[in-house]
Amino acid sequence: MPSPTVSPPRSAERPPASPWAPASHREQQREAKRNAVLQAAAQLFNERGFHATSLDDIAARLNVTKPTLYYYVKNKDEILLQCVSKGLEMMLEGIDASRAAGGKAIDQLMTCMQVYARIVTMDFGKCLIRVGDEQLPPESRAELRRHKSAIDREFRRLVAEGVQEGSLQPCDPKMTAFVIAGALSWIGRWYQPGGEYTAEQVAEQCIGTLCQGVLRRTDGTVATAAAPAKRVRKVAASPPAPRKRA
Amino acid sequence: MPSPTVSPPRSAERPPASPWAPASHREQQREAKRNAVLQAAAQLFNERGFHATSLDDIAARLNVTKPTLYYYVKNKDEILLQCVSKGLEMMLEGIDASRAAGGKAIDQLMTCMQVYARIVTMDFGKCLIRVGDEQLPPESRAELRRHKSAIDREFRRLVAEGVQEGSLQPCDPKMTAFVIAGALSWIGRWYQPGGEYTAEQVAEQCIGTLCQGVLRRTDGTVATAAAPAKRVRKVAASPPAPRKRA
DNA sequence: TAAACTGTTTACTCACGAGTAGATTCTGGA
DNA sequence: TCCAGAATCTACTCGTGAGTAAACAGTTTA
Repeated sequence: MPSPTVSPPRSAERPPASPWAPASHREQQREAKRNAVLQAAAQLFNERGFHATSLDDIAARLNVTKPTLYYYVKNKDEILLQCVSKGLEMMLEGIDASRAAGGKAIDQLMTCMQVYARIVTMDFGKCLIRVGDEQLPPESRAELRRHKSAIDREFRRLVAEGVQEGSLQPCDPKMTAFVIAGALSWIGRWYQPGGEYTAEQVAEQCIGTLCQGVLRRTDGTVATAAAPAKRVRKVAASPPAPRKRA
Repeated sequence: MPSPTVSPPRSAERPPASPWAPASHREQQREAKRNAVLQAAAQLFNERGFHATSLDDIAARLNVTKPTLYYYVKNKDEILLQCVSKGLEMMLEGIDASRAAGGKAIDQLMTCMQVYARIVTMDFGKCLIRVGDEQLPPESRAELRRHKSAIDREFRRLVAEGVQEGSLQPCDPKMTAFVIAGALSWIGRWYQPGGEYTAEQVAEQCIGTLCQGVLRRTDGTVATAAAPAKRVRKVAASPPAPRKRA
């Protein structure tokens, strides 16, 4: 990769549009507006479903008209794909971060669960789990599925390792991963910000229940590894910084 | 209400169409066909989503043409409503049965979980949890939500009682009910008959994980009340017999 | 065998929503 | 102050899918 040269003279014959040149105000604006389109779309998709949301609906929410949307996105399918991708992006980032942080499998698993629970309460995360991938055209759908199953694989791997290292109950990692994903995804179905609990509290309680199980134990023992509520380095909160990956 | 008279002569002037008269062959046929319509619709809704499924699709799967469907149902919304209602019907029936069976709260809860897990693997059950209620017209939606929250309430009640009687971990029943419903509903999202496990095995494993939790316990103790796998009287398997309820 | 009803089809209507062409307004530089 | 490009709008096209009218075929009853 060529090292960034000194910032090029602003008034070059052809503005070089180099990626290293500071993004112009225009470009920033454009990007911000594009994001607003996606955000509004994600919200509406979550409220009404993909097919039940028209581009006019989205445009109306942004106080513009339909053709304006086409200035920022290619078509409706692309909007959905982008929304879902943003959700995935956050997930993958959080998972990568938790892996990078290292530690025992169980610790990484806890972090992943926190990340997962947090993201499904956000617009793009909700979109990811609410809007079925069957809505997408075949190619995008295949890509989406690949990414989703990457997440699933990571959960299974962590569960399997957790069992190995003795911190998790012996189990079928596949099933356990599904139980975890199910319980946490469900949050995105009922959680409304401004309710009885904050998103963090919900995450903590759900994860706690998943870890401890619902049955009362005869003795006073609680459980092995670091309690569920163990605060983890806040990771992948919201704005998905560009990440490279195959 | 007039008491049922002796079964009326088959060749009365006006065939009385009394509900006590044995259903004619025609009526049976008609009912069977209507059910086939709903079943096919449910399957397609689950595969493609409600809006992405056209009435022509449904008709094609049944080897008839669209107008034929209108001979059996009022419109597309009604189809969805009926599918979802059938799913709800099964749920409510199962729950009623488990309550009627009596016993400790934890036993009833186990039964309910089994019923729930079983039903979400079936066409109408899947429909209930996959197809968002936001697709329905306001009135039906409200009714649907009422019924759904009745199920939720029952789960919360059982959890609360279970805590009372000491068989469940102290917890917020609302949250725990959500975790249970989430993990079990999720089954309906990934389970495909003919896979590695049967629906029963899946249910058993998931319920087991929910009960015991994923964390390994330091001592050998397992848990209090009757193990998760405890076979319960098979209840509300499939065909929802007509049930009366407000 | 005719009348009456049941079930199914062909051949439409009509609304709605995705997507586009081309005109128009706004804005940042020279 | 003017211009070029950016951004947005008005006014369309066109396909699809819900729902319907009316004809036709099949079956039962008199």
